[in-house]
Amino acid sequence: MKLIRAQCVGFFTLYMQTIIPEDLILEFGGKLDSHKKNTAIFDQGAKALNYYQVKSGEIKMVNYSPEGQEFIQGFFKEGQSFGEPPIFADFPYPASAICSQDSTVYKLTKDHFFSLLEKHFEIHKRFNELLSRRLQYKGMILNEISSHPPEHRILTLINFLKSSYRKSSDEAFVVPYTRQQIADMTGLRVETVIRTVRKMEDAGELTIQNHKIVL
Amino acid sequence: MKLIRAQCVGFFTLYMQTIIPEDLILEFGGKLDSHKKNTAIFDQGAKALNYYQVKSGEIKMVNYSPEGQEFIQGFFKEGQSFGEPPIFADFPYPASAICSQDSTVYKLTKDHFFSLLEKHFEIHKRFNELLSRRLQYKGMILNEISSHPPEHRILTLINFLKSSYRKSSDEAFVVPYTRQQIADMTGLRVETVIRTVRKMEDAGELTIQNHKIVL
DNA sequence: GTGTCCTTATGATTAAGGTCATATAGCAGG
DNA sequence: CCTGCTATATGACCTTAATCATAAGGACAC
Repeated sequence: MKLIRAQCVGFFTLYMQTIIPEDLILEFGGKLDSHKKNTAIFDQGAKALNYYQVKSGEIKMVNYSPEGQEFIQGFFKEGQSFGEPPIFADFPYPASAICSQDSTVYKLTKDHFFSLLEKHFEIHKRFNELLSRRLQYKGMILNEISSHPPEHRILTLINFLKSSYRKSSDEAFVVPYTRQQIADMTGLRVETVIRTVRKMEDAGELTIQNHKIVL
Repeated sequence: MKLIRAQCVGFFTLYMQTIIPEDLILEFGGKLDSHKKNTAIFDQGAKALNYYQVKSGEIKMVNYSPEGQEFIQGFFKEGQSFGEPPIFADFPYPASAICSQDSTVYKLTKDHFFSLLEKHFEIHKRFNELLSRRLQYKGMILNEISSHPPEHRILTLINFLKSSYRKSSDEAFVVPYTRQQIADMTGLRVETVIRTVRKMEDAGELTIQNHKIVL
């Protein structure tokens, strides 16, 4: 049986439910745009003017160091919004939004977004929850990167990802990211992730099925 | 002239304004508790039952690794709230709240907190902004820890702290944290912070005035 | 005043992960 | 069916910050 990448399955947790229903976005003047893989939707340092929500594809929020080193703040998929904190608190984008796949993305001007929130309290409330969960994720990774060795970091990340997908916890989870992406999310190098994952397989902490990490 | 620690000055940015006015907290059934230095207000892993807001003193949100290594997620002072994300998104506390000074803290049950929010939209909205700023901070530190050397991390942290205090940017900023605390916020060891800060003084990037870091 | 603890300070040594080099397998597109 | 490109893989070497040790200055409690 061929393995199917988890990201293709389409089961999402509450966290990953569509944050604003599509018809509502359109009703308030939203537009749907197509973006090619590896193009930017906005760049770090730019002024935040719009609300964005993914219809299809995958967006990564990323920081680039002068030496070309990449740090991935997060991935955003179908139904998820991204780049709202700079709108809520009025600061420039602290990272760039890059399409890691061909994607279609709803775009709503800041003004229209706020009037939508004003009329839909339950959605406004959902953003509180959403931001809180992102803080949970970032705090977790922060703690991992600052105090734990590669093996622990990777395992914590994978377990968090696994629990973010609505599969029964005993079902196998096929990690939908490459070694490089895991490295860029955990502050490690590809080689370290590759080596560590092999070691973890030997230790029986996970399995590798035709190169994909399964837990 | 004797230097005064910035935290004693009492000037705060928007970010640091009192989030819920004290009379409103009391009106909705809030209680004020005193806590001795180094005692815990809640522990990592516990269920989130209350809203907390500092009246005086200083609280740190902290993770402890099994090896005793400490990572400080943030400091919270007069007027600031802490520990809300687990209330908004319903998950256990991801870190412990420890008094780094003798403190007095308002406490409001989750239910009362939500009914307060329901009746005061403008405060509800402020939490959106607050959470967004915390994400900004965490994202920044995350990027620093994952991709930048000690010198850069420390400078970025200090500059962020400086801009968080409402002083004219040309005025000298006396960093209100010890080398140990800076280490615990940036994922470094005390010795590394001490050495790096000395080097930075030599390089003219900051000054040290009777052991305090001034920028 | 004095003892204790915290903070700053500095040197020597070490280990962990980064860097560099190189190779192969898999997949995507013409 | 090739041709590239990306992802995985592995070894050798090196750099950086952690670790360990030690000391002195300052703050505070008794």
